[in-house]
Amino acid sequence: MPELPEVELVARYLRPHLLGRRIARIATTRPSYFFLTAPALLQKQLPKRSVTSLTRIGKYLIAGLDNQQSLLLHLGMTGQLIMASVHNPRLVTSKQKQLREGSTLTEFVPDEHTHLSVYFDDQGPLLYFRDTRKFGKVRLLGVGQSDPRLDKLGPDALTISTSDLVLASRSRRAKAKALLLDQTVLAGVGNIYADETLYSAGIHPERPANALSESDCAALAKTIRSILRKSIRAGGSSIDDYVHPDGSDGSFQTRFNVYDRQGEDCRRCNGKIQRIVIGQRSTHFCPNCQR
DNA sequence: GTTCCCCTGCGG
DNA sequence: CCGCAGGGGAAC
Repeated sequence: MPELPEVELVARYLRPHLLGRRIARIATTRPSYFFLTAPALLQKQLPKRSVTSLTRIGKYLIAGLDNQQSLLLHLGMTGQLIMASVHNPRLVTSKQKQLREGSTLTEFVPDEHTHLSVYFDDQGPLLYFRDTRKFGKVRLLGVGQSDPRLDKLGPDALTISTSDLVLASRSRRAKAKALLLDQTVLAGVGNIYADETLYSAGIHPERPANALSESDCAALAKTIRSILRKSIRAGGSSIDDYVHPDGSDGSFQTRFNVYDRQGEDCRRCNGKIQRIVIGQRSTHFCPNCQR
């Protein structure tokens, strides 16, 4: 689900619902590589802590705690952060919405994919971290402790500059698509926004990075920032699952020019959108508009 | 830099 | 049955 716009929207939604609240207890599923910090340790450390901040860096979220520790979260491919209360039922996934219409389901019920449930002292809505594929991550960072994953991140994609891209592309033979997906070059762009960016900038996804001119880099930087902001304004992209912690959907998926549009007409010329694979990721582009 | 793998579910 | 999925890290 989540690339930068979706993670940013999750952060914006959660902040007013999370900041200042004190954790009473948590419930977790069994240890798995989803838990970079063992569930038992989380259960020992999190209770009695208050959440003091929520920051997004690239596709990561960092919840600051009142003892200067912090909780590092990544949603992976299918992660969802859900704010829900049994007293004020909220719907969760499109699938559950469908289920609800034809059944008696009236509230979010934590299931086997709900790996973390956070209860608060105020008895208010709970925070759930649900993730079917378990590609998401949870890690408790001690005081002053950093994480190699964060340390390696490049500049945030929302503020990427031309010179950032010029510098990174010069020495790389990787394809342009791979460049945009490389989180050490810029943090936050994923498969959808990489394809959409390359289309809007008129750059072929297989163009070698070191063959990008300075004006190409300028176009890329400007387009990345612009598309991510537009998506945020549209509530992000919702494909199979919900985006927002209250179960509502974004709408940017209706404005895709290339992503998942293979075989369909290009909106700019009359060519057909192609699909190829780059670095194990599906890649969509217009062979006519992108060179 | 590219390939394989982690995991579950969906649709053809 | 197979391929595919919004992510990323480890291994060649």
